Amino acid sequence: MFREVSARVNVIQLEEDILRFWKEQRIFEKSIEIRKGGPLYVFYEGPPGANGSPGVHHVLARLYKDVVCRYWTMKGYHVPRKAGWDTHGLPVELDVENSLALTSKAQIEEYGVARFNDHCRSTAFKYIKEWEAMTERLGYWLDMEHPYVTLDNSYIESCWWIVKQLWDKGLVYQGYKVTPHCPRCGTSLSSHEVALGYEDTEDPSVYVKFRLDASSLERRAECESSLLPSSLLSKPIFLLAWTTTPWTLPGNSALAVASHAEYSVLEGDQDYLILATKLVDKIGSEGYTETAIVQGEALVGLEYEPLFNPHSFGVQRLDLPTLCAEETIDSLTYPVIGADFVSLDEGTGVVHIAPAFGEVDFDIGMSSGLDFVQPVDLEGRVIGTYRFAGEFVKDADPHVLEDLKSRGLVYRSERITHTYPFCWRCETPLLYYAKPAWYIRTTAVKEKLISGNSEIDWHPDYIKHGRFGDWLENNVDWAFSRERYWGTPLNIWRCSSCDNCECVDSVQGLSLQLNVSGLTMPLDLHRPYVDEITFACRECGGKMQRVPEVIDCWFDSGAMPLAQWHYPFENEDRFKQNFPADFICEAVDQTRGWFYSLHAISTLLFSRPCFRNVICLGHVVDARGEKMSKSKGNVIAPWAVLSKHGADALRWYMLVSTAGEDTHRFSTKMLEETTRKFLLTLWNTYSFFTLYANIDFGNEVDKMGQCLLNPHLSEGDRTELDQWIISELNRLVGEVSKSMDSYNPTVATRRIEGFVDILSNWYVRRNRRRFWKGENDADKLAAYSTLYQCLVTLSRLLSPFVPFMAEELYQNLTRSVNPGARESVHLTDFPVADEAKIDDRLNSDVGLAMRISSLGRAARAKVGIKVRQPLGKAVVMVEAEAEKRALERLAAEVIEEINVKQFVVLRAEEKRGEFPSNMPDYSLANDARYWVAISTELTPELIAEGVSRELVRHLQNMRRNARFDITDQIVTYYQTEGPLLRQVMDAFGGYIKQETLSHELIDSLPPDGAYVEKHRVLNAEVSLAIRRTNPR
RNA sequence: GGGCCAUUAGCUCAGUUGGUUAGAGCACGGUUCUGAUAAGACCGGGGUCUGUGGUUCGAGUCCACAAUGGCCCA
Repeated sequence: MFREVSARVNVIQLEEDILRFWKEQRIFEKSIEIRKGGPLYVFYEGPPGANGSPGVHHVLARLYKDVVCRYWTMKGYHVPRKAGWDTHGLPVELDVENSLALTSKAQIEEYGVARFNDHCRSTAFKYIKEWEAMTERLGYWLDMEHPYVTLDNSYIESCWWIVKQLWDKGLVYQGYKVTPHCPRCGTSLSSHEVALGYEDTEDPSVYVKFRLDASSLERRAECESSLLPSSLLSKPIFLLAWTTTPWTLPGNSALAVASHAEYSVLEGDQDYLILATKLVDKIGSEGYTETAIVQGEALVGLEYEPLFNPHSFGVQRLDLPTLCAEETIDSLTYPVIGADFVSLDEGTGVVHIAPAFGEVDFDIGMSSGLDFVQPVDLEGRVIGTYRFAGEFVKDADPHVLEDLKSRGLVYRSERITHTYPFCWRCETPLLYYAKPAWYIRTTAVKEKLISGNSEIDWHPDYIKHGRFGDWLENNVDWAFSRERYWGTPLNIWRCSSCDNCECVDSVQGLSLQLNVSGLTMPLDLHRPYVDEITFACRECGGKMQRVPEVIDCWFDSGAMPLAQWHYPFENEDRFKQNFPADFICEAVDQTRGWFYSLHAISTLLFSRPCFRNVICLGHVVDARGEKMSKSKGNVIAPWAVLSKHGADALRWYMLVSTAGEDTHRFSTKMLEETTRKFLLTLWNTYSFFTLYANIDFGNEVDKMGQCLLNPHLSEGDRTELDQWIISELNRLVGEVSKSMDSYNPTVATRRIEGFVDILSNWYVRRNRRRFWKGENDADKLAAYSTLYQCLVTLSRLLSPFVPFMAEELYQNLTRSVNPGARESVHLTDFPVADEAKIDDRLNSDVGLAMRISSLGRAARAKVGIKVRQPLGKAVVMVEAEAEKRALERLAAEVIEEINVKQFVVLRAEEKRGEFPSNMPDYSLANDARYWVAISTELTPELIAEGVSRELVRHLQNMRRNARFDITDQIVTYYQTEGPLLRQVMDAFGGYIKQETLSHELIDSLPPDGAYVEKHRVLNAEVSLAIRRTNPR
């Protein structure tokens, strides 16, 4: 006997019981062990940081990872799932800074790096219990007992080894990186921090004149005379550039123009001005007249005189990209270059370039070999011997302007309001500042990065050539050092005497150095302990000290394919077996994060991509489409949802409602709706089945198993609808497999939802009678075995998506009758479609019967005749002969659905004269293809039959109201004044008795204790009473 | 400022290679069916498929531009 299934399900209790079962029986571990002989399917867990509480937006990626891994496991693959935790980086440091009320690097160092990092170490796991609990309750199967942790010495050592490999290949170098820098805090800010601090502010808006060098014009005139009119040589010519940061002008070393734009040459009394034609009107040109128009191209290659020759003010001029000091030149000139970023919407179309003060400027400085001039120190003060030297840059602005005005180099000067980033901690304006940083030369393998990407299957596919492909096309070297404390220390030691640098690949590598000191046990490879390790320089014998930086935490996570195994120091074969990954999955913001760091490290080391398939998920936002954030207070804690609605409801809702890559709107209301629509419908179908199966098979477990597992059915015992639902089932299995093979759980779950709908609302509804009829014949057995097969197949099909519900179905429907079955549904194989059972024609035929039934009901509704009331005839008009034949075969179904006695199908060309399109006794309904006409004529016989059905309905409701059991036998009493009703009782007594399980219909007063209701039928009062006759 | 994605009913979403009258669910109003169902069926109101051009015999679908929103990067 099946365990009784209540129509009202307590999902929370059910899921908790199942969690306990999985844990006690170690089902997850078994699901991996039993697949050990199978092909390996490699999954990499992108490590979350556990320094914050998990939100419902963290559930999505965990869910998708789980679904895919469970699916491939059931397909026979061996899918180990090692957990991982990301423990380093700025988020942890900021958390600790806040809790210790530290606001600058100076304060951290004063507090002590050792104590600071101790706090970081514990903060990194602040919410790990919550993460683990959420993971388990969600049903995300992951080996959390053996996670990789980025702060472990072994993990760090693997990172060191990787850096050393790159170092040996000449791919690590020290260069300059332009970063947003807070001059007060003395530190760079991450882009995330910068985003916190944008504010409107008022700044100077200055149009500055740069004098073109006459000799470069002459040279140009000689070889390409036509480009600039030679008459211009009579007066000085100025290029007009715009800036809001005059203090950057001493760092200027180029002007950029748009090659394809037109530039106007304006003539004034004293001079000529050149600026973009499009912007002349906007800026104003009083006192000047246009004398010529030239292409930007013609300006490229000209040279101009700097506003401030750095050599005159004691400032160095460095060459890019080598950063070597250039010789002192008194008659210095800088070039005009072409650049595609020059805006023609604001400014002058001539852009002032200062490589020391802007990322774009620096990049173009590197690629064009410009000069690098840095006239400002890290505290934001102007250096050198300028008139404004020693001032803070913002304070220097007016003095720079005065200086230029006195030399007649300012065309116009005003003030504007615009947004500018400020330090979110101290509100000091940020300076974009080129600072030394360590780089990995990823550009050296750019082509490999791109060709490797072509081997990766992206889901959705447009990321491949879009967001990720573009990112690779625009690859720049990876600045992977951070001037911070809590991270993998950069394993480069530098000689304090001769600047010789050495990269050390391991702890052993350190111990083998000369005169090592500071390598003390217990070993902690973090700062500040690692900073104390020194050794002798092999070049000069000087003292080798570690450089102060730590490594970008994205490097940590990108190193996980190796570092999770402590490769190459241990586990060589495990690493090799588990590389590359078959599957990874994270949200879309990881394209430039983890997806890139994995791909880059793998390409740099092994010249091959790191993963074959990647799902790139959209973000989870609230019900109104707004991003979840602590400040808005709209973050939904997963725990609240899990403990109220259960994991399956949350899982199904997230999978089915929105395609993975789209933005997921999270609404509890929609979650509840999805639950009602799908999980409860499925549950009730399951409950229906067990209810009747228990009635029919009682305690005969053997017989039940026999009947359901190996039904003795001969050809023809299965009805057309049985064959249809089996055909739909197999089609479903095929579609779900196909969707999952292409990493699309949303399509898979939507298909399943569609199947459960037709299973419940067409198959079961149309076949109910076969389950509750008296005799146990082959027809009944066919119905049972068909529905059983659907439910049992569904349990396996559903198990990657809703593992709890699937387990419940499996345990009760399969395990109970088949003790030899596997212990859990998650140890079974994924169903395989039986193609031979798929009958596309039958599927569409039944679909047609459904459609015609709908139209029939619509035709009845038009004239207000209840479906309960039988009618004489329905005439249907279809277009194709095949449709006609299909409907004739399925006529019995349609006849019952629309309750008519006679059913005629015509093809369009047969309709003449026969189709009752305008007859008053018919009601019509149609859609684009089909017409249905229903006879509305009511004969006394039809009316009487309708009344009998109404009486049955009343009696059934009474049985329910009286809380009788489905199988209870009764006696029915009735009293009525209407002779018609008495006739109905006589004529349809047999039918009424059969439907209501009545032994007798007695025309008399009911005995005491009978359940009584009065109803009006056919305008007559009828008193009905029922009494149970079987003992309880 | 650049890139990617989205925009279809009040809300959440489908809509295959361009082809009859653009579909579901929720919500609302009405009717109905039912001894599995918190469900189902039928009718109704509710759509200039974001806008403007273009390609085509024909565009929700293809192309261009624009607007709005989201994300990533400046």
